[in-house]
Amino acid sequence: MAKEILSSLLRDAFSSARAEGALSAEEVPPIVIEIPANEGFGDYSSNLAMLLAKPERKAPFIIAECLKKHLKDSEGVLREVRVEKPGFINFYLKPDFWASRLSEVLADPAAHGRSDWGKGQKVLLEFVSANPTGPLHVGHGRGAAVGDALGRILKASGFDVHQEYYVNDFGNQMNMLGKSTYLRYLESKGEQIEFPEDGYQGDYIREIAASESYREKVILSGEDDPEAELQRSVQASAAVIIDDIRGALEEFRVFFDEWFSESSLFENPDRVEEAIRALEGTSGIYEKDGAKWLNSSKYGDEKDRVVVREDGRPTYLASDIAYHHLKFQRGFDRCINIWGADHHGYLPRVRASLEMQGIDPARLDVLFVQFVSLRRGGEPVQMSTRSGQFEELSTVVREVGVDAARFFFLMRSVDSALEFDLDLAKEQTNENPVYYVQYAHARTCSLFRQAEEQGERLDPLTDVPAGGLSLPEEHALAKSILEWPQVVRLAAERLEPHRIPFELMAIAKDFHAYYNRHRILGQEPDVTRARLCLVRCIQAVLSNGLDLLGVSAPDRM
RNA sequence: GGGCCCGUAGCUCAGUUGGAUAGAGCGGCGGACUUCUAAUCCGCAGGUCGCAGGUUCGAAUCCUGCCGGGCCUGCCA
Repeated sequence: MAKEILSSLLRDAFSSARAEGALSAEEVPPIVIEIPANEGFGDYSSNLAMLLAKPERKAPFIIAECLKKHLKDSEGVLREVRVEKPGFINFYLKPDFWASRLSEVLADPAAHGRSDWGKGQKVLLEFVSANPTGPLHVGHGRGAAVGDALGRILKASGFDVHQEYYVNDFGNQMNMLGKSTYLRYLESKGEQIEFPEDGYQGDYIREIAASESYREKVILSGEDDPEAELQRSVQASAAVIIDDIRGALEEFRVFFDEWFSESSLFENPDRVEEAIRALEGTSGIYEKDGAKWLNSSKYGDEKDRVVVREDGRPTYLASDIAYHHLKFQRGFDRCINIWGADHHGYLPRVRASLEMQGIDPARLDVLFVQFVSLRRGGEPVQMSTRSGQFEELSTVVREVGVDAARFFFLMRSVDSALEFDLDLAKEQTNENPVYYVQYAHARTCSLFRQAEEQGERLDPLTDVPAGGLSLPEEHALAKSILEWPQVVRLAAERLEPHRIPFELMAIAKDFHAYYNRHRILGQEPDVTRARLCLVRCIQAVLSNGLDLLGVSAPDRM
């Protein structure tokens, strides 16, 4: 808001200076307006003069003075403009400016931070997609939180988002799953079994095998056909696990528009076969040693990859190629995947397959989420899907709560490995940043409850009384409030959800400090009213921001 | 060997794509509850931004080379 105004004023100043011959550069460099870290350098600041120094062949300070001279405050927002040391142009805004801009926010507080920046682009957001061979662990939880929050952020930014879970219900691992369960069932019957080393070891396998419904579905009375039983075991085991995954995600407040089954790719129109044939047509696939290879090295991959094995069975990559082609065939403008960092090597080959099809590989973005390491006390906890010792997402969520778990996962850049200490999270429950932010929100609600009891008319809280906001803290808060849409926009543009919690913590901090230092209620009528307007805006940011994270915003705590 | 990510306060991490005096939370120390919720606030301590060069008005940020840590490097999925 403010930045747009100031940059357009600067642009005009440049043109005006150029028209008079005071400046000569061909074009204006991209104008950057920043909020200086130090309040002594004004409300906003620009380095335009420094950027012009080279093309103008003049000292930045001189250029800055020149721009200042040609600056016309057509909007009437400036209190003062100063040129500082190397050549910064610092803007000091009139107090009325904040009031007038906050009034715009008050017109529709729930919409503050929403935009149509995405222009309704159709985005396929695929995340979690954990193999249905065991319960979700905390690593998947991080992906789930990041994906879901990103979905909310993109929707708020005007994208048409479709959230999808890709279910890898095909291939060897499914057979191994069914076999593992079946063997555990036989074992429970007292039979001697030899459990394979690459079988699934977890207790959940025994639980499924011991369940009533497993026996009903798999072990039909009177029959004794191990082969058929094994087949049914695959289906039954996978169904139980997928239900379990879905349940854990719902408990974590993560929902999908679609659960896309990998095996469905092989049905009716065999999408995998289609995709392979299409690539063969573009000579993206060639035969060697009896197998079919993707010519991905030609497109930046380290080497070529097998797509169809010697024995004719397609590899996982074949499914993935077909799946991603289909994504674009389904009409999505853009695809975003959230993958574990251990999958980073797969991107070049998938992108290669897109490029071979004439699809711009830039339309596929992949967010690589670094690992979560779980600690209990000082001890690292082993996490392996097959060891049976992993920590399940649902266990952690029940221990620390959905809000805290989500906030924790989202607080860090996905590029950083995350250390999650369960004992610490439990001990610190009352000190957790999420409570800090939630408490700030509850406080704003409490203020309005009090205000109402004191007979303050809140219904048309739309216009900030002139002169009601004069404190520096209030200007700082107003600045943050007006900056909020930019934060959401940046989070969406750069796919960085962690910006949201950081901004919320900063605003909560400023609000708590303001609240402790100044009374809102019981002041001069215009002052109280203006402050309530400010608080309403803060409340909107906190509430909207928490909503983007999928974290609750309680009215009282 | 090659690829991706990371290295910033005691710990966990931000740092607005190159800006001005380096930031938060937790932990530590010391203060503030007859007053709108103390799940809060105020103050103090704590740093060769892994190391060394380079680029320029200016570098935690960009380039190069090292050092250290994590993860990949299947005709598994």
